[in-house]
Amino acid sequence: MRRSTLEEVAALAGVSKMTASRALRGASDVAQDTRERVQHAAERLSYVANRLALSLSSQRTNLVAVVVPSMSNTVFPEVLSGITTGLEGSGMQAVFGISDYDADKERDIIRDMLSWQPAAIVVTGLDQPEETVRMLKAADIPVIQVMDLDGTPVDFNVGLSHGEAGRDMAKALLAAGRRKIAYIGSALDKDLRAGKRKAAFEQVLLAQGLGLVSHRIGDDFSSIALGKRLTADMLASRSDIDSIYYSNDDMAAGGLFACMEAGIAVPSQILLAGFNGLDLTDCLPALIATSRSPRRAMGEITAKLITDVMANGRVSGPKTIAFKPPIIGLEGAAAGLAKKSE
Amino acid sequence: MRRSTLEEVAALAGVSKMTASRALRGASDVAQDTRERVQHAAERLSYVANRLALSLSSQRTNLVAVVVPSMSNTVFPEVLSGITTGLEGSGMQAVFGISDYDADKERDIIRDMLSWQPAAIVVTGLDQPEETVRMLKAADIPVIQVMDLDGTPVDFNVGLSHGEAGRDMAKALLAAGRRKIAYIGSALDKDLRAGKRKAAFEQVLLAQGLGLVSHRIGDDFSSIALGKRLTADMLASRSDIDSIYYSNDDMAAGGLFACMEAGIAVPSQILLAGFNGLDLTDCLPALIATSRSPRRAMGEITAKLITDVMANGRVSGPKTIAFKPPIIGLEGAAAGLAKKSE
DNA sequence: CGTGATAACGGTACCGGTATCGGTAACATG
DNA sequence: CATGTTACCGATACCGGTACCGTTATCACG
Repeated sequence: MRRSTLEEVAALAGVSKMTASRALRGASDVAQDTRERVQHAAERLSYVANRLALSLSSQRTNLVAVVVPSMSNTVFPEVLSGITTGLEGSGMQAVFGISDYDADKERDIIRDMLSWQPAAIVVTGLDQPEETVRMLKAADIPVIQVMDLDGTPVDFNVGLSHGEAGRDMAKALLAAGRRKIAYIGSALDKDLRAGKRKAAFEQVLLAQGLGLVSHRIGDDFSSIALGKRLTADMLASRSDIDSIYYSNDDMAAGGLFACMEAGIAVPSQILLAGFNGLDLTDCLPALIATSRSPRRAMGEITAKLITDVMANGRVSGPKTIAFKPPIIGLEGAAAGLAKKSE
Repeated sequence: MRRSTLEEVAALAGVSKMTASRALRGASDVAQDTRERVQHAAERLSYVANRLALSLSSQRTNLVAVVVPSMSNTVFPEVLSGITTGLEGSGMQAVFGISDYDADKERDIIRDMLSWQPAAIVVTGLDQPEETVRMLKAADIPVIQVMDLDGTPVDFNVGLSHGEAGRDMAKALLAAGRRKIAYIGSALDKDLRAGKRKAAFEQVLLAQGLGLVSHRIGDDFSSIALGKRLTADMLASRSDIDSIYYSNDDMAAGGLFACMEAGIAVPSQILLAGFNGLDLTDCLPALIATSRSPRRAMGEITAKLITDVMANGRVSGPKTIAFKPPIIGLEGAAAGLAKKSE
């Protein structure tokens, strides 16, 4: 039982390959009963067209390549989910690759993806090394860089400014009266966007003559467990901290659990701030500040951009779509803050 | 600036297509300096081979198709992550599709995936309708059904018995002295595996002459927020419950947060039980019982199975690989339970 | 009845690679 | 010097579809 080909379908229906092809694609120039004969034959052989041949011949594919750094955080799966739903009904199919926050791996995956001649490619962030950028440009297809905004896009760009997010959060914490501010993060050399948030965050503090009073960087990728561990460690070493900025919400949630175990009141005693605005954050037993990033929306907008370009050849709107994540979870911590964080 | 072809590379290197092909693939029968000339030419044109042509010609692909129901839960991304890392270095590339727990969508995605002539296909669960199974069989490639074990596999099967997991948890709760047991779940008609756990769970209770004292099924997919909401609702309606079994850990975590808000002690007053053994569960401020499912391991084993079959043509071991998730988080709740849950 | 239009279908040339076989040059061998 | 061997390389035929153009039959019309 081998895969059947169009030729076999055609033979069974008593027509030529070409007629069978036309019949199955629902093209015109085929008599009604011929079409039915062909369709019937295809069904009997449970014929599935060979997309390799199809795409090679027609010089186009329905593939959208998407490269993300990780799957262990809910953030990227959500973006992917947004892309797939946004692509639905367009006949396009998203295929994903994981780079593990590794630039070399990313280059290899992108090369591999491009070899499938996708109709468009989506990559995370704007910080690809020159070689990767060259490949992307040489591919001669729409390139959409997502999540980040701080940098020079190759082509399209959908994201938010992590620098701005870091600055906003710093201002928000200051506005909430916090001065003894600490930072807890993970593998910043890998997660460049978290690094951008931190750098901008610190910069605002410095402008106020302040610095981070304490500082922990994990050696592992971000997780709730890591956030909890590093926070417990920090709390054990000093007691004057009044707020902690985390690389993201997972870490911050872990921080909250550490505070609860240590009997520290959140947010009154220590204010915790993260990034993303996860479902989890909303449900926690204490208020945590966070910047709510529109993950699904970014995915869906990206998909819409792609279907637009495919349909019209050109895109109508701008090539860069910027989101501004609102800061939430500071309601009780400081009155009058809403205006500023808006 | 169009995509360059092998022919152009060959022309630039002053050799034939065939020689260029051999040189780039690192095959023998190519002189050292010729190889270098070709490689140099390929670099200058930033040549990327066309996998469509490659695969069509060689009649094989490096694609492993993977279809999962969702990305909004961390579970499936973890499995995917496991598959990709397991495939690393094998030259295989995983491509993912999301079915949204919809059998028709799943069929369409599988059909689409198969049209790319993948080397193997991984699908979630064993409950595909007949038509889908026919397609899978007709594809004539290794089919691996993952996550579940309760049913008849098409070919390979890597997973765990959700019936057993449900039964084990029921026994564990009973052994912990709980009798007023409730259930909270979400969209069971879609998530068949959660349904299996619940059915088996209830069956054990019934065998003891017990039934669920309360019962909530959400109309949305599982999430922390949904678990919290349904639990709060349940707690408001009755006060005699001593344990709640949730469809999974997300829901259970939400349940814990609801209990904390209601001032209910967990696990002493109400014991909460979930399924999966997420990172999150380990960090929560109270002990939650759960069955730790080996998501990454299942993914990696699946990948290993595939690379094995590809390498040897035949697989050495059995066609079904069963995992048994241990129950954790009951340490304090009942002494002497460890033996039973082992 | 010749002509042209139209509908339905088939033939052929690709798409960009690889498999396969064969050819040529250089060198060793008897 | 004829012959065999070895190392390289090229020509050709695919892989399974689609694009494009050509062909045939049928029918309306002047």
